[in-house]
Amino acid sequence: MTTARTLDSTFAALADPTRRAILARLSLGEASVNELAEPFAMSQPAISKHLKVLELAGLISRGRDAQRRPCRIEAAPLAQASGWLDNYRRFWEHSFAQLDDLLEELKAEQAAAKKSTKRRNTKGDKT
Amino acid sequence: MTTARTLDSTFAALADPTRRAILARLSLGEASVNELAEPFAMSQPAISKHLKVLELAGLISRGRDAQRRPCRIEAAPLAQASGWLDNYRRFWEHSFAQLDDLLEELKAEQAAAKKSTKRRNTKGDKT
DNA sequence: GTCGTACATAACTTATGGGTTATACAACCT
DNA sequence: AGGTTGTATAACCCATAAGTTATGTACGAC
Repeated sequence: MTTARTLDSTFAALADPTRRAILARLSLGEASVNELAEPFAMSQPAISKHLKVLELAGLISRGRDAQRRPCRIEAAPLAQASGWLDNYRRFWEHSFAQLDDLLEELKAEQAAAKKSTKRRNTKGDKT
Repeated sequence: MTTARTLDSTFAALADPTRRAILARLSLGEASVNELAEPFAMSQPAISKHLKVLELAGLISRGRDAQRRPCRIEAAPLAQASGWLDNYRRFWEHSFAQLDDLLEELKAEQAAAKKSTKRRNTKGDKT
């Protein structure tokens, strides 16, 4: 229902490398805002903004520890995004690069018909 | 290497519901621009812009059939995005309610590097 | 060549995003 | 109370995104 909106904000949040790096950091455990900001050549308010984006997307939650607002990762939207992508898994799961090659080959065969019965044998041809 | 940039453009492309709907349509097979535009209350140039975004992100490719430019889905960036999300799979695959415990467990394991023979003992695992 | 169709591009508007600096707020310390 | 640390908010700048309408271009039909 609100799935679409969630995917919107989830993917939008994940589109920024700083925010992905923050998530990567948080995957190692909770961290405060300053800890999260430290690796970046960017002001603290900029990080706070990124954290707000992540929080609004439901990708992190925040606690309280004295003055600190420790952040921790919240995986539910990631699971949802992953689930969405799974709808397309069949498009790459049977070796995508080779499918492309196969298509090229077929076109070449159609065009020139000079590659008669050659079969592809590169690797891992499933099915 | 250019993985980060690819993820940027992939997630950014997926953040728009119109573009996700276009991909959903293309998962059923090739379609022309007009065919893709038809379901939306939006001008044709707007759709063309969305298609350009998808194309630049590598999510679609286009052929030629007379005046038509049939679009087809290209799954490689989707696979990459899915792979990225897989890094976080452990955060949702063992029941959200126990996420906290899981984190504690992981931290404890990292700190002590003690690989006990115990399998996912959800509570009271602190020794 | 001329016309119609399918699509792309241009030019423009408005909204949003990501960054800045300066300042305010909140919680602890003494 | 006053100072320090940690974080949030405000006000602003600039770039880009998403839409519009109008126009241009590529191709096939006649």
